[in-house]
Amino acid sequence: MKLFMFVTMLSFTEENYLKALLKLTSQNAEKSEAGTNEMAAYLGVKPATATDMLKKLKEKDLVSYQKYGKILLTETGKSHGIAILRKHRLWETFLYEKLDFSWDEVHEVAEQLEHIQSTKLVDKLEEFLNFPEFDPHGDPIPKANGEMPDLPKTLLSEMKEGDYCRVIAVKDTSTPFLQYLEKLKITIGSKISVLEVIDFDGSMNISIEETVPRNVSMKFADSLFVSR
Amino acid sequence: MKLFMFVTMLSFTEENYLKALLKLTSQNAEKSEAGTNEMAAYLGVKPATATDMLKKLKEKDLVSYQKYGKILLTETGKSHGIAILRKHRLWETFLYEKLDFSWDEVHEVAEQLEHIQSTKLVDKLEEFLNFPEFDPHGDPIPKANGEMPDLPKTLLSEMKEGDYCRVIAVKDTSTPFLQYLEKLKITIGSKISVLEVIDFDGSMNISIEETVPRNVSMKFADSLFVSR
DNA sequence: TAGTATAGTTAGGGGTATCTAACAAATTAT
DNA sequence: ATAATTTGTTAGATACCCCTAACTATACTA
Repeated sequence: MKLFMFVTMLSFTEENYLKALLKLTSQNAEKSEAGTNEMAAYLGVKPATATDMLKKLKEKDLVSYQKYGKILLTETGKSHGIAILRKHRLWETFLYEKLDFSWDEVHEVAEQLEHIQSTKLVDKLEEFLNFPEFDPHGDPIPKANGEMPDLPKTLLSEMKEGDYCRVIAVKDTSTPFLQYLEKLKITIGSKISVLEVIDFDGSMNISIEETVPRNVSMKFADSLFVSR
Repeated sequence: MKLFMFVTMLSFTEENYLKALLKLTSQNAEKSEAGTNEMAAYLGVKPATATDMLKKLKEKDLVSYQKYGKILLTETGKSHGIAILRKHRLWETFLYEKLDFSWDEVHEVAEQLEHIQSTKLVDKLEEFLNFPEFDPHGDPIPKANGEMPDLPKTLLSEMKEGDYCRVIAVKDTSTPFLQYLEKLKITIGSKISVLEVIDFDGSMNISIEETVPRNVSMKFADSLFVSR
Protein backbone atom coordinates (compact mmCIF):
# COMPACT_ATOMS: atom_id res chain seq x y z
CA MET A 1 0.00 0.00 0.00
CA LYS A 2 1.31 3.38 -1.02
CA LEU A 3 1.68 5.95 1.68
CA PHE A 4 2.69 8.84 -0.47
CA MET A 5 1.23 9.93 -3.76
CA PHE A 6 3.83 11.61 -5.86
CA VAL A 7 2.22 14.04 -8.23
CA THR A 8 3.82 12.25 -11.11
CA MET A 9 3.94 13.68 -14.57
CA LEU A 10 0.86 12.68 -16.44
CA SER A 11 1.00 11.45 -20.00
CA PHE A 12 -0.77 13.35 -22.76
CA THR A 13 -3.40 10.67 -22.80
CA GLU A 14 -4.03 10.79 -19.10
CA GLU A 15 -4.36 14.54 -19.32
CA ASN A 16 -6.90 14.17 -22.10
CA TYR A 17 -8.98 11.83 -20.02
CA LEU A 18 -8.95 14.25 -17.11
CA LYS A 19 -9.93 17.13 -19.33
CA ALA A 20 -12.74 15.12 -20.89
CA LEU A 21 -13.96 14.07 -17.50
CA LEU A 22 -13.91 17.65 -16.27
CA LYS A 23 -15.97 18.70 -19.24
CA LEU A 24 -18.45 15.86 -18.95
CA THR A 25 -18.92 16.20 -15.23
CA SER A 26 -19.38 19.94 -15.15
CA GLN A 27 -21.64 20.67 -18.07
CA ASN A 28 -24.83 20.38 -16.09
CA ALA A 29 -25.16 21.56 -12.55
CA GLU A 30 -26.99 18.36 -11.58
CA LYS A 31 -24.73 15.77 -13.13
CA SER A 32 -21.21 15.63 -11.76
CA GLU A 33 -20.42 12.13 -12.87
CA ALA A 34 -19.85 10.41 -16.16
CA GLY A 35 -20.17 6.96 -17.74
CA THR A 36 -17.58 4.84 -19.48
CA ASN A 37 -19.27 4.85 -22.89
CA GLU A 38 -19.85 8.56 -22.70
CA MET A 39 -16.16 9.15 -22.05
CA ALA A 40 -15.06 6.77 -24.74
CA ALA A 41 -17.33 8.39 -27.30
CA TYR A 42 -16.12 11.83 -26.33
CA LEU A 43 -12.49 10.85 -26.67
CA GLY A 44 -12.97 8.77 -29.77
CA VAL A 45 -11.78 5.52 -28.24
CA LYS A 46 -13.51 2.24 -27.51
CA PRO A 47 -15.19 1.70 -24.14
CA ALA A 48 -12.69 -1.03 -23.31
CA THR A 49 -9.89 1.47 -23.65
CA ALA A 50 -11.65 3.90 -21.37
CA THR A 51 -12.14 1.23 -18.73
CA ASP A 52 -8.43 0.45 -18.79
CA MET A 53 -7.45 4.07 -18.43
CA LEU A 54 -9.98 4.65 -15.69
CA LYS A 55 -8.39 1.90 -13.68
CA LYS A 56 -5.05 3.58 -14.10
CA LEU A 57 -6.38 6.97 -13.12
CA LYS A 58 -8.05 5.45 -10.10
CA GLU A 59 -4.73 3.88 -9.14
CA LYS A 60 -3.23 7.36 -9.22
CA ASP A 61 -6.10 8.72 -7.19
CA LEU A 62 -7.26 11.10 -9.89
CA VAL A 63 -10.73 9.67 -10.32
CA SER A 64 -13.01 7.85 -7.99
CA TYR A 65 -15.10 5.03 -9.32
CA GLN A 66 -15.82 1.38 -8.95
CA LYS A 67 -16.75 -1.35 -11.33
CA TYR A 68 -20.01 -0.65 -13.11
CA GLY A 69 -20.34 2.57 -11.14
CA LYS A 70 -20.24 6.17 -12.17
CA ILE A 71 -17.02 8.07 -12.59
CA LEU A 72 -16.12 11.29 -10.86
CA LEU A 73 -12.99 13.32 -10.41
CA THR A 74 -11.17 13.50 -7.11
CA GLU A 75 -9.98 16.88 -5.90
CA THR A 76 -6.53 16.16 -7.30
CA GLY A 77 -7.97 15.05 -10.61
CA LYS A 78 -10.15 18.09 -10.81
CA SER A 79 -7.35 20.53 -10.19
CA HIS A 80 -5.21 18.78 -12.79
CA GLY A 81 -8.07 19.07 -15.23
CA ILE A 82 -8.52 22.73 -14.46
CA ALA A 83 -4.82 23.36 -14.98
CA ILE A 84 -5.09 21.85 -18.45
CA LEU A 85 -8.20 23.87 -19.24
CA ARG A 86 -6.32 26.97 -18.14
CA LYS A 87 -3.50 26.23 -20.53
CA HIS A 88 -5.89 25.40 -23.33
CA ARG A 89 -7.80 28.64 -23.03
CA LEU A 90 -4.74 30.81 -22.61
CA TRP A 91 -3.21 29.31 -25.75
CA GLU A 92 -6.46 29.83 -27.63
CA THR A 93 -6.39 33.44 -26.60
CA PHE A 94 -2.78 33.75 -27.71
CA LEU A 95 -3.47 32.21 -31.10
CA TYR A 96 -6.51 34.35 -31.68
CA GLU A 97 -5.18 37.65 -30.45
CA LYS A 98 -1.50 37.52 -31.32
CA LEU A 99 -1.21 35.16 -34.25
CA ASP A 100 -4.41 36.04 -36.10
CA PHE A 101 -5.88 32.59 -36.00
CA SER A 102 -9.58 32.49 -36.68
CA TRP A 103 -12.14 31.44 -34.17
CA ASP A 104 -12.50 27.94 -35.50
CA GLU A 105 -8.79 27.27 -36.00
CA VAL A 106 -7.57 27.84 -32.47
CA HIS A 107 -8.96 24.72 -30.88
CA GLU A 108 -6.99 22.11 -32.75
CA VAL A 109 -3.62 23.71 -32.08
CA ALA A 110 -4.48 24.52 -28.48
CA GLU A 111 -5.23 20.81 -28.00
CA GLN A 112 -1.54 20.24 -28.55
CA LEU A 113 -0.19 23.26 -26.74
CA GLU A 114 -2.17 22.54 -23.59
CA HIS A 115 0.12 19.63 -22.80
CA ILE A 116 3.32 21.63 -22.60
CA GLN A 117 4.82 21.15 -19.17
CA SER A 118 6.01 24.42 -17.65
CA THR A 119 4.32 26.43 -14.97
CA LYS A 120 6.49 29.37 -15.77
CA LEU A 121 5.41 29.29 -19.39
CA VAL A 122 1.72 29.38 -18.57
CA ASP A 123 2.06 32.14 -16.04
CA LYS A 124 4.24 34.25 -18.31
CA LEU A 125 1.85 33.68 -21.17
CA GLU A 126 -1.03 34.83 -19.04
CA GLU A 127 0.90 37.96 -18.13
CA PHE A 128 1.84 38.53 -21.76
CA LEU A 129 -1.84 38.38 -22.69
CA ASN A 130 -2.68 40.79 -19.91
CA PHE A 131 -4.51 38.38 -17.64
CA PRO A 132 -7.50 37.70 -19.88
CA GLU A 133 -10.64 36.47 -18.15
CA PHE A 134 -12.27 34.81 -21.14
CA ASP A 135 -11.02 32.97 -24.17
CA PRO A 136 -12.04 33.67 -27.79
CA HIS A 137 -15.08 31.43 -27.38
CA GLY A 138 -16.15 33.40 -24.34
CA ASP A 139 -15.29 30.66 -21.90
CA PRO A 140 -13.72 31.66 -18.59
CA ILE A 141 -9.99 31.10 -18.14
CA PRO A 142 -9.14 29.54 -14.77
CA LYS A 143 -6.65 31.49 -12.68
CA ALA A 144 -3.36 29.96 -11.51
CA ASN A 145 -4.99 29.00 -8.22
CA GLY A 146 -7.80 27.18 -9.99
CA GLU A 147 -10.37 29.90 -9.45
CA MET A 148 -12.74 30.18 -12.35
CA PRO A 149 -14.40 33.43 -13.32
CA ASP A 150 -17.97 32.30 -13.77
CA LEU A 151 -20.55 34.20 -15.66
CA PRO A 152 -24.25 33.36 -15.92
CA LYS A 153 -24.98 31.78 -19.26
CA THR A 154 -28.33 31.61 -20.96
CA LEU A 155 -29.05 29.77 -24.18
CA LEU A 156 -30.32 31.81 -27.08
CA SER A 157 -33.18 29.33 -27.26
CA GLU A 158 -34.35 30.47 -23.84
CA MET A 159 -34.97 34.00 -25.07
CA LYS A 160 -38.45 35.32 -25.89
CA GLU A 161 -39.78 37.52 -28.65
CA GLY A 162 -38.58 41.07 -28.25
CA ASP A 163 -35.63 40.05 -26.08
CA TYR A 164 -32.26 41.60 -26.71
CA CYS A 165 -28.96 39.98 -25.76
CA ARG A 166 -25.23 39.67 -26.38
CA VAL A 167 -23.36 36.54 -27.41
CA ILE A 168 -20.99 35.48 -24.66
CA ALA A 169 -19.99 31.93 -25.57
CA VAL A 170 -20.63 28.94 -27.78
CA LYS A 171 -21.97 25.71 -26.37
CA ASP A 172 -21.09 23.69 -29.46
CA THR A 173 -17.47 24.13 -30.52
CA SER A 174 -17.56 21.94 -33.62
CA THR A 175 -15.97 23.29 -36.78
CA PRO A 176 -19.22 23.32 -38.81
CA PHE A 177 -20.94 25.40 -36.15
CA LEU A 178 -18.04 27.83 -35.77
CA GLN A 179 -17.84 28.24 -39.52
CA TYR A 180 -21.57 28.89 -39.72
CA LEU A 181 -21.16 31.57 -37.06
CA GLU A 182 -18.36 33.10 -39.05
CA LYS A 183 -20.59 33.18 -42.10
CA LEU A 184 -23.29 34.85 -40.06
CA LYS A 185 -20.68 37.32 -38.78
CA ILE A 186 -21.49 36.38 -35.21
CA THR A 187 -18.65 36.69 -32.70
CA ILE A 188 -18.39 37.04 -28.94
CA GLY A 189 -20.06 40.30 -28.12
CA SER A 190 -22.41 40.37 -31.11
CA LYS A 191 -25.79 41.87 -30.32
CA ILE A 192 -28.87 39.84 -31.16
CA SER A 193 -32.54 40.87 -31.14
CA VAL A 194 -35.09 38.10 -31.07
CA LEU A 195 -37.79 39.24 -33.46
CA GLU A 196 -40.00 36.19 -33.53
CA VAL A 197 -40.11 32.65 -32.15
CA ILE A 198 -41.74 30.08 -34.40
CA ASP A 199 -43.59 27.63 -32.17
CA PHE A 200 -43.85 25.05 -34.91
CA ASP A 201 -40.17 24.07 -34.92
CA GLY A 202 -38.59 26.28 -32.28
CA SER A 203 -36.71 28.29 -34.89
CA MET A 204 -36.27 32.03 -34.46
CA ASN A 205 -36.10 35.14 -36.54
CA ILE A 206 -33.27 37.21 -35.20
CA SER A 207 -31.44 40.34 -36.18
CA ILE A 208 -27.68 40.32 -35.77
CA GLU A 209 -26.19 43.71 -34.98
CA GLU A 210 -29.35 45.42 -36.22
CA THR A 211 -29.01 43.92 -39.70
CA VAL A 212 -31.57 42.13 -41.85
CA PRO A 213 -33.63 39.49 -40.06
CA ARG A 214 -32.59 35.93 -40.45
CA ASN A 215 -34.10 32.61 -39.45
CA VAL A 216 -32.07 30.25 -37.29
CA SER A 217 -33.00 26.72 -36.25
CA MET A 218 -33.73 25.55 -32.74
CA LYS A 219 -30.55 23.51 -32.89
CA PHE A 220 -28.68 26.71 -33.58
CA ALA A 221 -30.41 28.64 -30.81
CA ASP A 222 -29.57 25.79 -28.49
CA SER A 223 -25.87 26.03 -29.23
CA LEU A 224 -25.26 29.65 -28.41
CA PHE A 225 -24.84 31.20 -24.98
CA VAL A 226 -25.96 34.77 -24.50
CA SER A 227 -26.28 37.22 -21.65
CA ARG A 228 -29.59 38.99 -21.18
CA MET B 1 6.94 -3.54 -51.39
CA LYS B 2 5.74 -0.02 -50.89
CA LEU B 3 5.41 2.13 -53.95
CA PHE B 4 4.38 5.33 -52.25
CA MET B 5 5.83 6.89 -49.16
CA PHE B 6 3.21 8.83 -47.31
CA VAL B 7 4.80 11.61 -45.32
CA THR B 8 3.25 10.18 -42.21
CA MET B 9 3.12 12.05 -38.98
CA LEU B 10 6.27 11.40 -37.04
CA SER B 11 6.16 10.64 -33.34
CA PHE B 12 7.94 12.89 -30.86
CA THR B 13 10.60 10.26 -30.50
CA GLU B 14 11.20 9.95 -34.20
CA GLU B 15 11.46 13.70 -34.44
CA ASN B 16 14.02 13.75 -31.67
CA TYR B 17 16.13 11.19 -33.44
CA LEU B 18 16.06 13.23 -36.62
CA LYS B 19 16.97 16.38 -34.79
CA ALA B 20 19.85 14.65 -33.01
CA LEU B 21 21.06 13.22 -36.26
CA LEU B 22 20.92 16.61 -37.92
CA LYS B 23 22.97 18.07 -35.11
CA LEU B 24 25.51 15.27 -35.06
CA THR B 25 25.97 15.18 -38.80
CA SER B 26 26.33 18.89 -39.35
CA GLN B 27 28.57 20.02 -36.55
CA ASN B 28 31.77 19.63 -38.49
CA ALA B 29 32.09 20.36 -42.16
CA GLU B 30 33.98 17.12 -42.72
CA LYS B 31 31.78 14.67 -40.87
CA SER B 32 28.25 14.26 -42.21
CA GLU B 33 27.56 10.88 -40.67
CA ALA B 34 27.03 9.57 -37.19
CA GLY B 35 27.44 6.36 -35.24
CA THR B 36 24.90 4.38 -33.25
CA ASN B 37 26.60 4.82 -29.88
CA GLU B 38 27.09 8.48 -30.49
CA MET B 39 23.40 8.92 -31.17
CA ALA B 40 22.36 6.84 -28.23
CA ALA B 41 24.61 8.79 -25.88
CA TYR B 42 23.33 12.07 -27.24
CA LEU B 43 19.72 11.07 -26.76
CA GLY B 44 20.27 9.37 -23.44
CA VAL B 45 19.15 5.94 -24.57
CA LYS B 46 20.95 2.64 -24.95
CA PRO B 47 22.62 1.73 -28.24
CA ALA B 48 20.18 -1.12 -28.74
CA THR B 49 17.33 1.32 -28.67
CA ALA B 50 19.02 3.53 -31.22
CA THR B 51 19.53 0.59 -33.55
CA ASP B 52 15.84 -0.25 -33.36
CA MET B 53 14.79 3.27 -34.13
CA LEU B 54 17.29 3.58 -36.93
CA LYS B 55 15.75 0.57 -38.58
CA LYS B 56 12.38 2.22 -38.31
CA LEU B 57 13.63 5.50 -39.71
CA LYS B 58 15.30 3.66 -42.55
CA GLU B 59 12.01 1.90 -43.25
CA LYS B 60 10.44 5.33 -43.58
CA ASP B 61 13.25 6.49 -45.79
CA LEU B 62 14.39 9.21 -43.42
CA VAL B 63 17.90 7.92 -42.85
CA SER B 64 20.20 5.90 -45.00
CA TYR B 65 22.38 3.32 -43.36
CA GLN B 66 23.20 -0.33 -43.34
CA LYS B 67 24.23 -2.74 -40.66
CA TYR B 68 27.48 -1.74 -39.01
CA GLY B 69 27.69 1.22 -41.35
CA LYS B 70 27.51 4.92 -40.72
CA ILE B 71 24.24 6.76 -40.47
CA LEU B 72 23.26 9.73 -42.57
CA LEU B 73 20.06 11.58 -43.23
CA THR B 74 18.22 11.33 -46.51
CA GLU B 75 16.95 14.51 -48.11
CA THR B 76 13.53 13.91 -46.61
CA GLY B 77 15.01 13.22 -43.21
CA LYS B 78 17.13 16.31 -43.39
CA SER B 79 14.27 18.59 -44.28
CA HIS B 80 12.20 17.12 -41.47
CA GLY B 81 15.06 17.78 -39.10
CA ILE B 82 15.45 21.32 -40.32
CA ALA B 83 11.74 21.94 -39.86
CA ILE B 84 12.06 20.88 -36.23
CA LEU B 85 15.12 23.03 -35.73
CA ARG B 86 13.21 25.93 -37.20
CA LYS B 87 10.40 25.46 -34.73
CA HIS B 88 12.81 25.04 -31.85
CA ARG B 89 14.66 28.24 -32.58
CA LEU B 90 11.55 30.28 -33.26
CA TRP B 91 10.06 29.18 -29.95
CA GLU B 92 13.29 29.99 -28.16
CA THR B 93 13.16 33.44 -29.64
CA PHE B 94 9.56 33.82 -28.57
CA LEU B 95 10.27 32.73 -25.02
CA TYR B 96 13.27 34.99 -24.73
CA GLU B 97 11.86 38.07 -26.36
CA LYS B 98 8.21 37.99 -25.48
CA LEU B 99 7.96 36.02 -22.26
CA ASP B 100 11.14 37.17 -20.54
CA PHE B 101 12.67 33.76 -20.23
CA SER B 102 16.38 33.84 -19.55
CA TRP B 103 18.95 32.55 -21.95
CA ASP B 104 19.41 29.24 -20.18
CA GLU B 105 15.71 28.58 -19.55
CA VAL B 106 14.46 28.66 -23.11
CA HIS B 107 15.91 25.39 -24.30
CA GLU B 108 13.99 23.00 -22.10
CA VAL B 109 10.59 24.42 -22.96
CA ALA B 110 11.43 24.78 -26.64
CA GLU B 111 12.24 21.05 -26.63
CA GLN B 112 8.57 20.48 -26.00
CA LEU B 113 7.16 23.22 -28.19
CA GLU B 114 9.16 22.13 -31.22
CA HIS B 115 6.91 19.10 -31.62
CA ILE B 116 3.68 21.02 -32.07
CA GLN B 117 2.19 20.08 -35.41
CA SER B 118 0.94 23.11 -37.33
CA THR B 119 2.60 24.79 -40.25
CA LYS B 120 0.38 27.79 -39.84
CA LEU B 121 1.45 28.18 -36.22
CA VAL B 122 5.14 28.23 -37.07
CA ASP B 123 4.75 30.64 -39.93
CA LYS B 124 2.53 32.98 -37.95
CA LEU B 125 4.92 32.83 -35.04
CA GLU B 126 7.78 33.76 -37.31
CA GLU B 127 5.79 36.70 -38.61
CA PHE B 128 4.85 37.74 -35.07
CA LEU B 129 8.52 37.77 -34.15
CA ASN B 130 9.31 39.81 -37.22
CA PHE B 131 11.18 37.17 -39.15
CA PRO B 132 14.18 36.84 -36.86
CA GLU B 133 17.33 35.45 -38.43
CA PHE B 134 19.01 34.22 -35.28
CA ASP B 135 17.79 32.75 -32.02
CA PRO B 136 18.82 33.96 -28.54
CA HIS B 137 21.91 31.75 -28.68
CA GLY B 138 22.91 33.35 -31.95
CA ASP B 139 22.09 30.27 -34.00
CA PRO B 140 20.51 30.78 -37.41
CA ILE B 141 16.79 30.11 -37.76
CA PRO B 142 15.94 28.11 -40.89
CA LYS B 143 13.42 29.73 -43.21
CA ALA B 144 10.16 28.00 -44.15
CA ASN B 145 11.79 26.66 -47.31
CA GLY B 146 14.64 25.14 -45.33
CA GLU B 147 17.16 27.81 -46.21
CA MET B 148 19.52 28.50 -43.39
CA PRO B 149 21.11 31.90 -42.90
CA ASP B 150 24.71 30.98 -42.34
CA LEU B 151 27.23 33.24 -40.78
CA PRO B 152 30.95 32.63 -40.48
CA LYS B 153 31.75 31.52 -36.97
CA THR B 154 35.12 31.70 -35.29
CA LEU B 155 35.90 30.27 -31.88
CA LEU B 156 37.14 32.69 -29.26
CA SER B 157 40.06 30.32 -28.82
CA GLU B 158 41.18 31.10 -32.38
CA MET B 159 41.68 34.77 -31.56
CA LYS B 160 45.11 36.27 -30.93
CA GLU B 161 46.40 38.82 -28.47
CA GLY B 162 45.09 42.25 -29.27
CA ASP B 163 42.15 40.92 -31.27
CA TYR B 164 38.74 42.42 -30.78
CA CYS B 165 35.48 40.60 -31.48
CA ARG B 166 31.78 40.24 -30.80
CA VAL B 167 30.03 37.20 -29.39
CA ILE B 168 27.68 35.73 -31.98
CA ALA B 169 26.78 32.29 -30.66
CA VAL B 170 27.55 29.62 -28.12
CA LYS B 171 28.95 26.27 -29.15
CA ASP B 172 28.17 24.61 -25.83
CA THR B 173 24.54 25.05 -24.79
CA SER B 174 24.73 23.24 -21.45
CA THR B 175 23.14 24.92 -18.47
CA PRO B 176 26.40 25.28 -16.50
CA PHE B 177 28.02 27.08 -19.40
CA LEU B 178 25.04 29.35 -20.02
CA GLN B 179 24.88 30.20 -16.35
CA TYR B 180 28.56 30.97 -16.29
CA LEU B 181 28.06 33.31 -19.21
CA GLU B 182 25.22 34.97 -17.39
CA LYS B 183 27.47 35.47 -14.40
CA LEU B 184 30.11 36.97 -16.65
CA LYS B 185 27.40 39.19 -18.17
CA ILE B 186 28.21 37.88 -21.61
CA THR B 187 25.35 37.80 -24.11
CA ILE B 188 25.05 37.71 -27.88
CA GLY B 189 26.62 40.92 -29.09
CA SER B 190 28.97 41.41 -26.15
CA LYS B 191 32.31 42.90 -27.15
CA ILE B 192 35.45 41.08 -26.13
CA SER B 193 39.07 42.21 -26.30
CA VAL B 194 41.72 39.53 -26.10
CA LEU B 195 44.41 41.02 -23.87
CA GLU B 196 46.71 38.07 -23.47
CA VAL B 197 46.90 34.41 -24.44
CA ILE B 198 48.64 32.16 -21.93
CA ASP B 199 50.54 29.53 -23.89
CA PHE B 200 50.91 27.28 -20.87
CA ASP B 201 47.26 26.20 -20.71
CA GLY B 202 45.59 28.03 -23.57
CA SER B 203 43.67 30.29 -21.20
CA MET B 204 43.11 33.92 -22.04
CA ASN B 205 42.85 37.24 -20.33
CA ILE B 206 39.95 39.05 -21.86
CA SER B 207 38.03 42.21 -21.24
CA ILE B 208 34.27 42.03 -21.59
CA GLU B 209 32.68 45.26 -22.75
CA GLU B 210 35.80 47.19 -21.73
CA THR B 211 35.50 46.11 -18.11
CA VAL B 212 38.13 44.65 -15.79
CA PRO B 213 40.27 41.89 -17.30
CA ARG B 214 39.37 38.37 -16.48
CA ASN B 215 40.97 35.00 -17.13
CA VAL B 216 39.01 32.37 -18.98
CA SER B 217 40.04 28.77 -19.61
CA MET B 218 40.78 27.23 -22.96
CA LYS B 219 37.66 25.12 -22.56
CA PHE B 220 35.69 28.30 -22.21
CA ALA B 221 37.35 29.96 -25.19
CA ASP B 222 36.58 26.83 -27.18
CA SER B 223 32.89 27.05 -26.40
CA LEU B 224 32.14 30.53 -27.64
CA PHE B 225 31.64 31.65 -31.23
CA VAL B 226 32.66 35.18 -32.14
CA SER B 227 32.88 37.30 -35.24
CA ARG B 228 36.13 39.09 -35.95
C1' DT C 1 48.71 -9.78 -38.35
C1' DA C 2 46.77 -11.50 -34.23
C1' DG C 3 44.51 -10.12 -30.16
C1' DT C 4 41.90 -6.91 -27.80
C1' DA C 5 38.95 -3.17 -27.40
C1' DT C 6 35.13 -0.69 -29.23
C1' DA C 7 31.04 -0.24 -31.82
C1' DG C 8 26.87 -2.16 -33.29
C1' DT C 9 23.19 -5.83 -33.54
C1' DT C 10 19.87 -9.36 -32.14
C1' DA C 11 16.81 -11.66 -29.00
C1' DG C 12 13.72 -11.39 -25.57
C1' DG C 13 11.12 -8.69 -22.33
C1' DG C 14 8.35 -4.73 -20.07
C1' DG C 15 5.07 -0.64 -19.77
C1' DT C 16 1.67 2.24 -22.24
C1' DA C 17 -2.26 2.91 -25.06
C1' DT C 18 -4.92 1.09 -28.22
C1' DC C 19 -7.96 -2.53 -30.45
C1' DT C 20 -11.62 -6.70 -31.08
C1' DA C 21 -14.39 -10.23 -29.29
C1' DA C 22 -16.72 -12.19 -25.74
C1' DC C 23 -18.89 -11.74 -21.53
C1' DA C 24 -21.32 -9.66 -17.25
C1' DA C 25 -23.99 -6.29 -14.90
C1' DA C 26 -27.51 -2.78 -14.83
C1' DT C 27 -31.39 -0.62 -16.78
C1' DT C 28 -35.60 -0.40 -19.47
C1' DA C 29 -39.69 -2.10 -21.46
C1' DT C 30 -43.32 -5.10 -22.01
C1' DA D 1 -40.83 -10.00 -13.30
C1' DT D 2 -38.73 -11.59 -17.10
C1' DA D 3 -36.77 -10.45 -21.51
C1' DA D 4 -34.37 -7.24 -24.26
C1' DT D 5 -31.30 -3.46 -24.52
C1' DT D 6 -27.72 -0.77 -22.99
C1' DT D 7 -23.64 -0.21 -20.46
C1' DG D 8 -19.39 -1.68 -18.79
C1' DT D 9 -15.58 -5.26 -18.12
C1' DT D 10 -12.19 -8.83 -19.15
C1' DA D 11 -9.06 -11.32 -22.07
C1' DG D 12 -5.94 -11.46 -25.55
C1' DA D 13 -3.45 -9.04 -29.29
C1' DT D 14 -0.70 -5.24 -31.49
C1' DA D 15 2.42 -1.16 -32.07
C1' DC D 16 5.65 1.89 -29.90
C1' DC D 17 9.72 2.84 -27.27
C1' DC D 18 12.53 1.44 -24.08
C1' DC D 19 15.59 -2.03 -21.50
C1' DT D 20 19.38 -6.03 -20.47
C1' DA D 21 22.19 -9.69 -21.94
C1' DA D 22 24.53 -11.93 -25.26
C1' DC D 23 26.49 -11.89 -29.51
C1' DT D 24 29.07 -10.14 -33.92
C1' DA D 25 31.57 -7.07 -36.72
C1' DT D 26 34.96 -3.47 -37.20
C1' DA D 27 38.95 -0.84 -35.64
C1' DC D 28 43.04 -0.22 -32.99
C1' DT D 29 47.37 -1.63 -31.24
C1' DA D 30 51.42 -3.82 -30.28
